[in-house]
Amino acid sequence: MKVARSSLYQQVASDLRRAIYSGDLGPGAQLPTEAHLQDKYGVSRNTVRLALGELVNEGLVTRAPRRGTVVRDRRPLLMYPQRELAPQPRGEVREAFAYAVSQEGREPSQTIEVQIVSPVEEIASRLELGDADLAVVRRRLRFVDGQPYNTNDSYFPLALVQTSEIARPGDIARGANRVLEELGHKQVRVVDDIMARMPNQEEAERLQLELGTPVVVYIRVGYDRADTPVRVAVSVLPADKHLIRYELGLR
Amino acid sequence: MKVARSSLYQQVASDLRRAIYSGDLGPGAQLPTEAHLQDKYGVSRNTVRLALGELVNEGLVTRAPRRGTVVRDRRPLLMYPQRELAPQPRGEVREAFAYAVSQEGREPSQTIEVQIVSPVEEIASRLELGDADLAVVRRRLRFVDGQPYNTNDSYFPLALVQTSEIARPGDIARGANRVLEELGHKQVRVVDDIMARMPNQEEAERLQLELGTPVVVYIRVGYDRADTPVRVAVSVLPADKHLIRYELGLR
DNA sequence: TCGATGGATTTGTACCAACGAATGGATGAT
DNA sequence: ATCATCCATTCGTTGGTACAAATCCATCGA
Repeated sequence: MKVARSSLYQQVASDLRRAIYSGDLGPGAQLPTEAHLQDKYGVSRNTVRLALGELVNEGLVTRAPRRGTVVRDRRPLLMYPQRELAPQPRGEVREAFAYAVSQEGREPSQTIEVQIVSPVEEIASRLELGDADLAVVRRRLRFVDGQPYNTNDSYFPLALVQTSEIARPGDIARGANRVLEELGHKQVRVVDDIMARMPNQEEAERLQLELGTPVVVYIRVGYDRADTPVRVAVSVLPADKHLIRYELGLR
Repeated sequence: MKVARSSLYQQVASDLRRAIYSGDLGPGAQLPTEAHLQDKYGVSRNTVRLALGELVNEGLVTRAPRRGTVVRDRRPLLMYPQRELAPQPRGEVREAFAYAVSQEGREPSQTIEVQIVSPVEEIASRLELGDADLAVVRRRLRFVDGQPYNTNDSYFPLALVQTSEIARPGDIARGANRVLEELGHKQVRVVDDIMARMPNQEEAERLQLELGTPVVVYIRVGYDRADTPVRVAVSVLPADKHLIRYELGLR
């Protein structure tokens, strides 16, 4: 059943990959131990590990000592970036993330850290800030059922928000967007940039990512009626847990 | 300058990573050879290769015999999914992709393969087709300046399009959307799903992906005025070459 | 001058060996 | 019965060696 590929380890990887994609090895299923695979294919342990390493990098399996190599189960949670700007349901005082997650019967939580920073170029240019201008950043690490889920760092021009609760530590139950609104800078237009890449070390640790999990980087710039950028939100979303959905109507 | 990490190869990887992120090693820069790194860090070649393997998997570098290990340069091309549905500029007869690419002064091209298939469940359910219903699929592999760029497989209900040129092989200069329009099934609403993952073998080959490059999978379902799904487009976009942008106005 | 050839360099694949680290499960003590 | 401890198993890391494959570059020949 083997395919004649270029190298031994790729043959082994390819064989196992097929078993996974075909469903012979479903989520949670144990792969044979390294020793077993050595025997089965008549190759060295290094070669087996090279093959398994491929699967890990493709996000198909996880390894741990003694637990062995198991097929990963990845089902994303749906995310509607549009709804974050839409009015919340009547009487709903929580912000969009908490609301969306609890809608799915799961338990949202988050940590918040508020800082005043001199933003990096990428942020500064989107906020149309000068070199000397400062920004307030609210760094959030969000959890679902206690597991790290994503990060969301929102930047606001300091000049705009320094008197508001956005610049003060702590939760804003009704959401920062509503505070901006109260400050007379309601967002009327947003630009969303979406890209994907492999996470860096810091992201991998913070989000407890398994190897082979890419992240989607999601940057939203919000503009007020005067077309001034008032918020830049950078979200880092582990790809295995997120599905982003847009619904567009045409006029 | 080393950070005390858990293992030797991670120390080496971390060291090199920092050099890349800091810009000491810019795009195109050569990393030291494996032999040189062995000496420098006093570790075995296995360890050096493990470290370099990490960087490859993170999409930071590429390796080739004799050419050495070099820092990758990745700059994405901007993509506006919304514009594919907006009317093309006056007199523009090309479809959205060709137009967008040529706007950037680059040369678009594509191959097309048309088939009638029994779609897999994922497609069938989105097209609201029964088990026996067939679909026309137009599989496109797109190139920019001769390099593979992305794939776009568009599915149409056979019953809807079998008399039109959509079901026949070959290019449709004015785009399939216009043909749908002429058939009385103009799309008035679309739902876009966006997710990311590591590519499978087939995708990696077809798109000539370097190791460590995730793909963004982009699925658009288009609905006509009767809210019947008339088109499902599945795009596979190499993450290092694509940036997706949405612009949303609020009413 | 240009092209073919061949050697040297650098990464790719594969093997072996050894010990460390983590953990599931059995064993034993309370 | 419950909990702590220990052991065997399995993956993690690191060292070593050897040869293959690809390619740059210098040399040689037409």
